[in-house]
Amino acid sequence: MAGRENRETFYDRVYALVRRCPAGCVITYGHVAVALGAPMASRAVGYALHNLPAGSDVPWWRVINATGSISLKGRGAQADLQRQLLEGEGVRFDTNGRTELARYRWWPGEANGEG
DNA sequence: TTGTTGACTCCCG
DNA sequence: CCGGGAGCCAACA
Repeated sequence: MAGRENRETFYDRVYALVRRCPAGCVITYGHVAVALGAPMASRAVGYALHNLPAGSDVPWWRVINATGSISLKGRGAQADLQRQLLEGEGVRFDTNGRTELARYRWWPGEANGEG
């Protein structure tokens, strides 16, 4: 069975990783890219979430930029939605609209039984 | 096949 | 701390 169709696109990889992100935790585009083996593909990560279809079980709102802020600022209600969702998970935001990355930052290795 | 775009990130002033 | 510029990757037309 030569499955040449098994080649998953970068998108699926991002979704799969973000999906592993537990509630109350967040991850930056850069970390997602690194986890996928492309520390410099942070842009592609954002692009993947941009194409994220509706109805997906992917917690895209747990993905934020390296500054710990929401990049969707000015994109639409999505930014406000993400913040509400995160707050609903227990994530707190600073007066500047930033979160404590060192506190909520999540890593896929943690779910591997390394902690 | 090439060219453009994007929910990014780092460096400099 | 804030603003501007450059570089990387992947998907789409």
